[in-house]
Amino acid sequence: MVAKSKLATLVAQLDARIESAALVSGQRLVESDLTQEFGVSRALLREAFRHLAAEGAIELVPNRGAEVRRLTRREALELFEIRTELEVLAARKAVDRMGAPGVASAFETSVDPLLSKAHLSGAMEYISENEAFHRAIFVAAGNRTLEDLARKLRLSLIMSQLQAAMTPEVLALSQKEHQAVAAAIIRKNPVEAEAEVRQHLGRATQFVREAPDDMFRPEAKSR
Amino acid sequence: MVAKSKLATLVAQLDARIESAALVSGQRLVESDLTQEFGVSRALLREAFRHLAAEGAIELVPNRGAEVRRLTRREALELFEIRTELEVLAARKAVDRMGAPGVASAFETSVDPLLSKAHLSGAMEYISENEAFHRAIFVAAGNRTLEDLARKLRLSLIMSQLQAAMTPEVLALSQKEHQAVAAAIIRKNPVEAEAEVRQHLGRATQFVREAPDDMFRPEAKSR
DNA sequence: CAGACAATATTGTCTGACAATCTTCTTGGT
DNA sequence: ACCAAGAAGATTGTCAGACAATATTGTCTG
Repeated sequence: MVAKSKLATLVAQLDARIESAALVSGQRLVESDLTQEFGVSRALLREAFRHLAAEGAIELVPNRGAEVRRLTRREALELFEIRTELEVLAARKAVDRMGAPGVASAFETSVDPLLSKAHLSGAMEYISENEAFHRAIFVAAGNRTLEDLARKLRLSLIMSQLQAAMTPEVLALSQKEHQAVAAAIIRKNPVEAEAEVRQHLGRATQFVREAPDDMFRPEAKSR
Repeated sequence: MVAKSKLATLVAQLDARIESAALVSGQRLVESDLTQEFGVSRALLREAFRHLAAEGAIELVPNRGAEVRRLTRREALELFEIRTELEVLAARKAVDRMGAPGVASAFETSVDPLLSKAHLSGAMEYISENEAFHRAIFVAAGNRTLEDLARKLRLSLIMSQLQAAMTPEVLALSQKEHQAVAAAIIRKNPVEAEAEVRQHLGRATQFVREAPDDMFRPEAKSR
């Protein structure tokens, strides 16, 4: 269990970098630089790229290599639209499963520390807590395929792209909405849970709609 | 525009094979065989594998290579659950967009030939028409991210896995449901459209539930 | 016939190379 | 000065071959 394959290790390293925003959104990843830095062969690095591309963390442009993925406003909105439905589904299923042994307590355990915090130190912290909160819902839903899919949708990618636009007020409001979602789920009220999820993601969608143009990749040609 | 990269070509070739079920579900894909057959290098083949794995067509098992993906019953049911919500979303959006110029006619054009056919010659034909029908809905919905996602969910994969269990009656019923879905969308009735989609996919889900055990990959350890 | 060991097949990863393509810099003309 | 065309450089695309790591298969022993 300890020894991961080299590939897995490399993927994890790269992923960590991207998550931590050490790499700016849109930044180009040059193969020769990275092979040297991580001490791996180019072949392996390229496999890692494919992995990350599949997960939606980076984008592979032919003859230009890999770059940290950057969404257009349109893509971001499309993603939110999808994510909303998936999250509603997850919330409904989570409510259903609150009766099953261990599920409720596991959910509360993972969600509590995130929601009790008095206030967040900044956007960075919010992003990782937000990620953890939403993941907890998908885990509680007990549909692994759904969980995987949600991960691939990479909400956090959008968030870190819009990081600069997030004010303390927005963060506080968002956290309040999280509390409302969690409460409805724990209360086993599917109708309220759905409503709260839609409320939360609806507001987030509005946030995306109002964010300034220069936080998005410019819209390009079709395909 | 004509010259695809070698990688894209290779991926397309492999994909076609898998779709056409020339490769049996669960069959192993040996690198050395395929490099020879397609006359490409191993490196390229491996890149193609990653591509296909990302699309959900094959599975990459460490130290065992690639094989045509085979779902457990659980995974198949999870997939249907997700797919249902996404398709409901797509149908609703398609209804919304029926007013937009060209959308309605494009939808009818792609759907008509599929639904008018008197009866289907077999499961094979059904699978490809089914795929085309569902794709048409996602296209009409006008959310590209959603369209991509639906493709990655690979409904057709499940279908071809269950191919042997599909009787002519099932096919006929399914086609009737398709007609109902299409009609509701064209009629711009979002409520009916949603109901018909749920009806259709609900029945398909039931079909999965009742299919014999040996059509699925046996349930394995967690992860 | 079960289990242990050897032989073989297959994948994991590396090195190095050259071709194809994109980017940037230089140069000549107006 | 400015812009287009072309040359030079950087970077990725693809290949070939090699060896190590691991899985699969075959064989032998008790």
